[in-house]
Amino acid sequence: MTDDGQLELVPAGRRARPARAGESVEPASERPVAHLVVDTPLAHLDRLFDYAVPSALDDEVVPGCRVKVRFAGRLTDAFVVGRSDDSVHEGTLAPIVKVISPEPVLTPDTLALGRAVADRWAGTLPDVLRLAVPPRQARVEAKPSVPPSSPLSDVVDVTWQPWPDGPGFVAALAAGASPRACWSALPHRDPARAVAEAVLATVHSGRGAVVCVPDARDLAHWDAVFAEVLGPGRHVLLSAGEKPAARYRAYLAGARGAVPVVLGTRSAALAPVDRLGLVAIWDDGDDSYAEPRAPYQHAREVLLMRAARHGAGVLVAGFARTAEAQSLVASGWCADLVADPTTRRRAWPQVEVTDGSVDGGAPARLPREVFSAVRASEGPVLVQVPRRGYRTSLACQDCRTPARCRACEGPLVQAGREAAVTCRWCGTSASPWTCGECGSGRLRAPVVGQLRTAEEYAAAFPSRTVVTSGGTSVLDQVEGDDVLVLATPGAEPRVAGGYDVVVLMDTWLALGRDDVRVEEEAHRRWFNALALGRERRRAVVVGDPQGLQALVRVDPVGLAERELEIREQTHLPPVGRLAVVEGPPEVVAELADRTWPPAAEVLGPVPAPDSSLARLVLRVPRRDGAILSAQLRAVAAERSAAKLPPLRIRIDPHRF
DNA sequence: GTCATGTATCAA
DNA sequence: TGATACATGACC
Repeated sequence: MTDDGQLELVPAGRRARPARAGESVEPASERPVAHLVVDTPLAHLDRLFDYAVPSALDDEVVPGCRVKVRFAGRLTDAFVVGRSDDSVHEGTLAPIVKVISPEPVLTPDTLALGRAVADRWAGTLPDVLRLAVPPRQARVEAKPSVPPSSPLSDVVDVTWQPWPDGPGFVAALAAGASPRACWSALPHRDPARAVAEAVLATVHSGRGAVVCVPDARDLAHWDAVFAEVLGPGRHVLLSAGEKPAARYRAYLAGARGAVPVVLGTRSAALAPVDRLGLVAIWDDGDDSYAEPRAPYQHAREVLLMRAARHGAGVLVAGFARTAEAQSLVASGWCADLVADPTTRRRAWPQVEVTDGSVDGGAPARLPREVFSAVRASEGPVLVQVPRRGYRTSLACQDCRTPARCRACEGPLVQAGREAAVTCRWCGTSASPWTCGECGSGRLRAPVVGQLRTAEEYAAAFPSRTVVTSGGTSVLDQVEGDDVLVLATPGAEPRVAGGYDVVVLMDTWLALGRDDVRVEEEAHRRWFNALALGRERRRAVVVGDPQGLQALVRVDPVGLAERELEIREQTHLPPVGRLAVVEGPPEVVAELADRTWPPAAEVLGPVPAPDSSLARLVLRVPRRDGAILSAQLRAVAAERSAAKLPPLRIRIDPHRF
């Protein structure tokens, strides 16, 4: 076409900008308009932009592919989400500069999910897509994804036998139904195998599955079990730990629909899978499921959103149970997949609690019961020791109930010995403080003690091989009947056949942490450690028997029920919806005065720890969650349009 | 980053 | 009045 032809595209009354070199391009004859998600960090530009499809790129500009465009003067990456005949945009359309690759990496499902995730967590679509779609690897793309060729093995449910409703759950998946359940796993029945069996059943029904595990350590084990149960090539691994090429290869296999199962860490929750039939998550209380980058979404919630959108089955699994999982059971959305009490009691170790008294001939600082239990044991021993450096909160000196703010139930802190007691969320002063449970006026700040050194244990148990796991050196597996492992929570190594004795040291330290989820989080780590014990063997817990009933009875569901009640009373997630906004004090102060949903509680602002920023907490009933997120998105858009630095907005953060 | 548009400023 | 300069805001 001539230059005159180009000018005809310009609406009357507008002067055509002189075309830059190479910009004068003929538009495609069919559907010359492409709708794009442009990769910009600016919240007010979180919408689609239309560009002209040059005829030379006609074949390659397909929905889902990556392109380069000139956006606000600079070359920018973008995803094509569709093409059409015309645009609602008034002005001239800039052309797509080039197609990075015609590979449709952004599937329609991922686009819709990304939009929903951005909306719910008050973030932007490009932020989510940057997390969801791994960087391109041209070499990987050139090769076709290989679908599995081995015959699919028959549906099995052997691992599910101890759970009365387990085989039914698997059978329903195999039949193409979409059952939803929260599952209380038991020691000695490999959860990876049980989940793999559920996934196999799903694949039998012609559908796919997404399975999330907390970290790379779990991934290696689950990968091996999945390979065994599903057969070769039926699943791919997707985690940040994989090399870029492997990660992109796995992603493409899912996006192309070549492989039905994606297994991975939190980022896998966003991975494309064709005909989704099941989402599963193991140990959903692990905080590695909380994405540390904007928009700070949580893998469990993402998976639940996907299941709801696609009518897929759900398996929220763990030795422990979160209040979030329990709320799914309480609402009836998920079934409660538990073993009968007898089976449960038999599977877990026998838990005895000791107050930690050190008299009676035991070596210094080693509780007598621990000393005798380890001495009497004939197999591997696990000693879980709390990590140092917890930020601790105040509790009643007399009844040990955590001290909470009367106004908002937030944790109380005291800056110095003579300083006022204030709430860390809303800043309300609580001085003079009295305990709501027992009326005492005495506060205590739990003091974090020194970790017992490995040398002390080695001296106390000369016949043992003492090893440590935690911090920067985490052991995956240990061997030998004489091994004694000192591990921090979450770093416990596996041992073939399980530990003969499990010791949980100084449990009060974990309970003194300054966090809403102290009880849930501490119990999760204790249950996970107990699960490594041999069947019906011993566990010794050092702590106050009063607060450890759920642990003694190994009753994760009971604990979750109690925890959920507390969340109801305190309007915390999952019952309420919380937003935590951080920014410069004057900006946050202005936000506090805005009009929020009528039922909203505005807590703060208070100074954010370790920074000069201020923090505002907004708490609304769950039904107002979407409105709150939309309002916060509008605030973000307002600021980015005014070229102001972004605020940090987190919805239902796991910790803050 | 860059472009279009709006508003201020000044010489003719 | 019109040319020019500079600020603004949108970004296709």
